[in-house]
Amino acid sequence: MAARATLDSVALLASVSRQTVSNVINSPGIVSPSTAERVRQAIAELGYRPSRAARQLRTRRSMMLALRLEPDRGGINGSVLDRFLHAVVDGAQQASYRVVLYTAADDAEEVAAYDDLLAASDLDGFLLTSTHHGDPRTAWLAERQIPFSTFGRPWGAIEQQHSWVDVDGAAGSRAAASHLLEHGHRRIAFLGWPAGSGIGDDRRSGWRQALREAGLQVDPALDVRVADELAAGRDAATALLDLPDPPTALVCASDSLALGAVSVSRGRLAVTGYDDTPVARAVGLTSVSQPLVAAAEECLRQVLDVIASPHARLHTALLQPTLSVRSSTTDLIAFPHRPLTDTAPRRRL
Amino acid sequence: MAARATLDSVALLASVSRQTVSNVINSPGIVSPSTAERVRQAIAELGYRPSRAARQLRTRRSMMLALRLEPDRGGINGSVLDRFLHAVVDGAQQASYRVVLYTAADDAEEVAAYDDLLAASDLDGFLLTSTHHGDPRTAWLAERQIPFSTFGRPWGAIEQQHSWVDVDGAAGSRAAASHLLEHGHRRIAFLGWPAGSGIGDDRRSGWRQALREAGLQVDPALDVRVADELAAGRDAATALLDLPDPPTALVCASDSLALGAVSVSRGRLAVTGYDDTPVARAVGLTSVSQPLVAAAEECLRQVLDVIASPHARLHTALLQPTLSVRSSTTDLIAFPHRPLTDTAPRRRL
DNA sequence: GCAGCCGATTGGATCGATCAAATTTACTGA
DNA sequence: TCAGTAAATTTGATCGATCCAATCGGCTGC
Repeated sequence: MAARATLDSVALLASVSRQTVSNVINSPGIVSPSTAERVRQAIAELGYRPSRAARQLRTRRSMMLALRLEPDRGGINGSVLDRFLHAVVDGAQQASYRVVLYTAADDAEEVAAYDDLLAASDLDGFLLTSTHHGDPRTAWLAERQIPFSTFGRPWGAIEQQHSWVDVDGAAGSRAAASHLLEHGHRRIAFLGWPAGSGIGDDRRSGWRQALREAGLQVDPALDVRVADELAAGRDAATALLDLPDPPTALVCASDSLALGAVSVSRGRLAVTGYDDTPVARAVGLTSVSQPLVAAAEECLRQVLDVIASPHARLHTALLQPTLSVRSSTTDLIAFPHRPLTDTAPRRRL
Repeated sequence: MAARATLDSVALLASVSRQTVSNVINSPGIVSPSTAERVRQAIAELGYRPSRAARQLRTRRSMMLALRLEPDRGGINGSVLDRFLHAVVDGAQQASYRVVLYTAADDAEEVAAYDDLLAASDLDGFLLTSTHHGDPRTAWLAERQIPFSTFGRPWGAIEQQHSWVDVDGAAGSRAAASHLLEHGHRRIAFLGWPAGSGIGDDRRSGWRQALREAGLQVDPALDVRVADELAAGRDAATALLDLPDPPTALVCASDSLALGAVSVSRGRLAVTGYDDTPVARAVGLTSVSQPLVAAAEECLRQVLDVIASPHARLHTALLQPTLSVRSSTTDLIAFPHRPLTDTAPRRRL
């Protein structure tokens, strides 16, 4: 195998100096067209690629971003961050950045990991996911002026000053509820997580909002809070159906819960899920779909922005989800309350 | 913020030379205990961490491994590689290696990506997943003597010379079939993918083997091949149940297929899945569980071995899966063929 | 007393790029 | 013609570590 090509070897072949070759690569404007062309040929001929290590040593830019790999929670929602990750890696690649992964069991360990990741003067920026109330990570990074952006808004009382992207969770469940309202449902329940989780509360509020806008009362008995597990969804749905005045539709805060509910509803409940996971697609569950690729691209753009100009104005973005309508809400058997005029209970529009 | 500590600044504080500090870190044996201690204190005091870039420039070791992020196939099996990835990152971290991700749409693009990843003289090794017949990647890497190891055996006719780890797929479906035999089933079908996929054929062979060992004929009508989708599983199971002499149990090559089958079986089929995905756990599907953490650790160990001693003997490992028994095979309603003596069709042992 | 040796420590060169400043070239205008 | 200037190109220093060869100090043995 031939020895690695370096700036010097290219320079020799093109009969120019090291620096000129460097300029062709980094500041093409200041090199005369004819020499530039000659240098480019030499580069091609030798298959030259600048050494990242050497470049990093001088410029103090590693062209690497760090992203934490979430611990596997054993849920079926894992694919959400998976798709996000995929889009981030894809985008980073195009910007000739690389994505380095790390794991950490909890926030404290994660902050310790930063130390490790940064101490080597490595890593130009961080992408954080799953922000939550009182997240210590953002404060730590912001304090040290380390470029980062989060997928998830700052949920804390004091709005941390940093760039973030998030998906409008309230809009998602409002869309789900509206969809159900359009289909004639009037008693619509919400199945979510215990209060305190920013995301969960946000999603619940959208359901409330949709009902209010439709001029309906919010029945507290139809606002259920359980752990995010399929079994919990199954039990909760059973309990709802056993009510004296049961709901005909159910908006869920996750696909796990929704699947649990579907498995016991036997057509007595129109169910919507959240996150549009592969399973939802496979079993025909209507679900709120987050624009993950767009979120990843925006998040990436933000970190790169901060890296490029650390003191520029911070950006934030709240993206709108869409509803993937499937049979779990369109193939209903009956509408006890306020039936529609057309006999077939299909989607109206 | 104080300026970054370097070898020189530590040396100054400890009143020794650069090289001695370096020796304390890299060859502790040759430094006298007293100076070593003094140097260690200085390192701690300044919070010194060697610069990866500088070290890499000199040693030509990046301490980074590359792993391809599989394109999202929209299946529910994504979590398998997810768990593998997690374990790899975890292990690499402990060996002070880092994992860099990249994406590629197909093999050709992936080989092109190698060029990109390696040209920068970066990346000490590769971890490949999803090897398959005629995989061009392993040949490319082996030819260039680039350290790598694969999760997935070399399926090609000519056994490529490289390290690999794999899980014994035949053993997995044999275990599933044996489990069903133990429960009294005698007509056991197999639902897998079209011939040609190494993994699929391997899993099918285990089912065959189990039946033969039990002295049973393999009925070709019970060997079904369809695409790996939930809907396909549903249709195939329906067709099986419509046979004049339907099976009472079904071994599936994936959880997707198994879930499809379960959704139409209504207790007429004992079903086993493959990969023990979160969904399988959630819905109580008996499934073959791959030792992913062990596989990841072994795979990692192998690459690191090759990096450390490139010409040492290559290692390979075939790991044994286990069966996660759940209600889909234990809560059966009836055994048309050869009923067991005890009335409750529970697991015997 | 001194050559010989070994373990501990040091100084200079180097990896491959960029930065900063100096130099050469090309062209303009008095 | 030649100083003046802008554009193009080159030279030397540098980033922070390791490699390699040289040096230092202490000890043995003749």
